[in-house]
Amino acid sequence: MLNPQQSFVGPLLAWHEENGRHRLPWREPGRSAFEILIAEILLQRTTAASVSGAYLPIVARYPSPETVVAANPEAIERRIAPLGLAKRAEFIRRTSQQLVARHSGDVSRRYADLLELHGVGAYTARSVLTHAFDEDIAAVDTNVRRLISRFFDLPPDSGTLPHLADGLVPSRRGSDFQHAMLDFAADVCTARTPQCETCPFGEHCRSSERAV
DNA sequence: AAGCCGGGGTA
DNA sequence: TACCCAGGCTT
Repeated sequence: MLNPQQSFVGPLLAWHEENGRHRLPWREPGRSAFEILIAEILLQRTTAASVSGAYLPIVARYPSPETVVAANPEAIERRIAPLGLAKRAEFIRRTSQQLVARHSGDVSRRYADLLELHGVGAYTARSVLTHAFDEDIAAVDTNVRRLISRFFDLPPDSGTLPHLADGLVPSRRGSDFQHAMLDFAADVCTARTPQCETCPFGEHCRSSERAV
């Protein structure tokens, strides 16, 4: 009987190395914590494909919280509008104001500080910690929730999923592991018609015997 | 705990 | 047409 590191984490990282969405602009090396935070807000309930078209012009125009604070709020809103959930323009503006006022424009490494930012919840805060600060923690979104609940045959609304996901994170590879879960769930373990026939997990997935 | 936000892609 | 998308805020 394989442990989850052998049956889940290893194959998932291998799949990701070969098939991951490595070209997404917010994953490029050298992105600042603020640029990553902006990406995570734009990605809330919004597909990576949609955000990829709007991201570069936005961070080019607003590379720092200071530039957001100084900008015309309506100009920001116009750039967010094609993505839907236009209220996120205000999220970005208020969060930037908070960063300038409380942390002299720096994105804090403390989870509690991040959670206080307007528009930043558990998922977004954890994503910033993994991708910007290389913390060994997981961020459970709709994709990760679906993937983990299927693989371990747990109810999707189980409150243990975040803790379980944290325990799977390979040391110093939190960002890769997070991206691997997201990409795999988006491309293989999909919501409506998962590609179970070609799934690399095979029998290791505890939902493999069942119609998912 | 439930409601709400939203344009765009997909089956 | 219905469902889904790197959630979080408000009530």
